[in-house]
Amino acid sequence: MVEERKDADRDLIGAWTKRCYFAGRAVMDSVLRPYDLGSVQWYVLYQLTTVGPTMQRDLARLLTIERATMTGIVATLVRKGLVEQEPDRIDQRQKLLRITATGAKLWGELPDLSFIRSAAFDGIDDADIAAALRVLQTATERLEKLLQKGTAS
Amino acid sequence: MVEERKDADRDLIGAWTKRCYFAGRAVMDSVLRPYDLGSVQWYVLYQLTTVGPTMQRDLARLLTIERATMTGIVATLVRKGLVEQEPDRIDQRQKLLRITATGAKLWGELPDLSFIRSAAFDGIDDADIAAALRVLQTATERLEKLLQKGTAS
DNA sequence: CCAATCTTGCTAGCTACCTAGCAAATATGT
DNA sequence: ACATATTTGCTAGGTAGCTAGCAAGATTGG
Repeated sequence: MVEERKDADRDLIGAWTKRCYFAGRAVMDSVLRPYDLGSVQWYVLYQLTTVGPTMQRDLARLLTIERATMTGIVATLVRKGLVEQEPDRIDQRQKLLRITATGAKLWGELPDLSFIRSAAFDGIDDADIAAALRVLQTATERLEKLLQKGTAS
Repeated sequence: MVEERKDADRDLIGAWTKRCYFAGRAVMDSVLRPYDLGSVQWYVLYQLTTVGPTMQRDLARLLTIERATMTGIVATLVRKGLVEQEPDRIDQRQKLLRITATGAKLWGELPDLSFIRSAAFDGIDDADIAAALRVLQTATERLEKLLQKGTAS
């Protein structure tokens, strides 16, 4: 019956991975809602503030999202006047993203979000956290490899 | 420096949770694409096939998604002729969902998806899986509680 | 030097998640 | 009995992800 529990764990882990991801995003979204920002929009502002102007394609790679997804997020931020998008002088295909004065001002008003990570993980056993990370990384790596093979055919 | 790694783990785990969730869904989506089905549409058919006709609101609870999200998914399946939606005789607000003959036929043609779970988790240490599940459940529970408080205010 | 091939960002169209607010049906309290 | 919840599913509008296919710019190989 211990064997059964181990199988059950493997059934459950996918569902809890999803639920945990959405719970975290929901908290983040609810904090950002008064500022009319989504969670990925927040991350773009974070990058442009703390690291500086960044190529759009590099940002897509950092966030491991598709170029087409990035296009939409950048368009929203440009529409709101928080970010500027400018073709690179050398390579005209690439767009350089830069935070605007309005964007910098908004960033200054945003609350610190680190309490979310603390709320989720503080007090949990370090070894458990490390094990969870190993499981998630291994599973992700295998799934991404599987997807490549499937797409290549 | 071990302390630093422990902090770093807590920073990374959120990102990997997201990435793992999306990798799993991407594999599922790529297998279902030839059948013109999404992953949640698959789960609805699974439920209606293996358990039988189900109330729409119960299905939303099972999948822990909002009623409004369910509305859209059911509408898609009804449009494709795979699912029937019928008001309950006793409580006219509720809709009973039932698979159609077309839906049952399609279900019979679908490949078995259990290889995805195997690919992701087979061979990983049972204790690590159990630890990962503990971490995800604990974090989710805390985040959902945090959200309730935030929303209540 | 120019043809073929990448790379980048775009549009179009899809899935799947959310909140807010509505209308209809049911349940509850006095 | 009837006014007041509550529940259910809907619409409208927004975020965040995807694929497919295009056009323009950059790179590479003969």
